[in-house]
Amino acid sequence: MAQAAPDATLRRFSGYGMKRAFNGIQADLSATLQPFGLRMVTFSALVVIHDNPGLRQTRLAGVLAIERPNLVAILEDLERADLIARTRAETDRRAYELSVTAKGRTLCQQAMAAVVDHDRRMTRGLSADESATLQKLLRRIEGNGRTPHDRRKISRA
Amino acid sequence: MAQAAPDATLRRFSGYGMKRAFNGIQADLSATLQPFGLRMVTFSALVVIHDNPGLRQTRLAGVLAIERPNLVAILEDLERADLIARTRAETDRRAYELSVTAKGRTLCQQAMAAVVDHDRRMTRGLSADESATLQKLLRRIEGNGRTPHDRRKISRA
DNA sequence: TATTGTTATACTCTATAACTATA
DNA sequence: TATAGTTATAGAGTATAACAATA
Repeated sequence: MAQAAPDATLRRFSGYGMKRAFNGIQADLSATLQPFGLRMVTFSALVVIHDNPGLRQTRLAGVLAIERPNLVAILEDLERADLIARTRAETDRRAYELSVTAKGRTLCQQAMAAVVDHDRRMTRGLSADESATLQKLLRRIEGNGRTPHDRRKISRA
Repeated sequence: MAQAAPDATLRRFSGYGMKRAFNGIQADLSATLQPFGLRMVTFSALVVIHDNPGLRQTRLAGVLAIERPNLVAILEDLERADLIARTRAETDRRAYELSVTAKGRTLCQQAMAAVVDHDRRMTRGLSADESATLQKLLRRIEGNGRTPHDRRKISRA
């Protein structure tokens, strides 16, 4: 009989397995995106802007579940690399409408291909059905979680 | 027909769904552990030491997949709270053997109960079979990932 | 020489408060 | 007053190089 793994107790928790799995993904994804000058979060922003031209910053922050202040540096990154453009909204001069430049579109497509490849590596050994099941289960868990500002009380045992 | 979600493209990637789900778990788990004066990583360390008395620091770092230098502050946290003890190994005076104090054992059990509760909240809507499937799939993905120091090259598209 | 634990350090990610300019 | 974007800042988390003590 095999000796129990040293972290067997933690392995019973869904969060632990998820963190361990995500760490591996993150390392591979970061390495995948580096040749494109992108980080995980700049890639995500670029893709969402690509798919939703005219998007405003506050909305983008909401979609990606990041705080507005943190988005500023991200968009500066993308703008400095000439991948996106910010144009003042005509109807509301406080807001910017985000769009992808020609250069951004090209890079987005190339990076997408590399990330599709990355995702195939990460899900190696999983059937298409299993991958779909995984996504479905993760989505349900996401709905059960809380957002950082969520101050619901938790009773101490 | 419903409009596609703004992040529909990203939702196809397993890493994105995993990050979103884990964010929700992390926020809830941090709130769960706060009353015990524990963070995710100090809780993990406490549990592993509890289950593996006599463990050395280098080994613990390996088990939890964290860097040795980062473990130092974590163990100082636990030691200052009188939850663990470090005793010089008799056979190797460079090394410490880690163990849980009586106070640590009690807190570990209380925190465990709270985390079991937390995990039930997070997996609400999942059957026991589905939870097990999730763990199994995450474990396979973990094996496909890379470790941070892993410098394997990735071809650019 | 190699290993255990440590120090110092730096970089990323992320959360909050408060500001500005418009509305 | 409220909202869009911004600035400043602070706290985690985490990675690397280099050191002292011991093997």
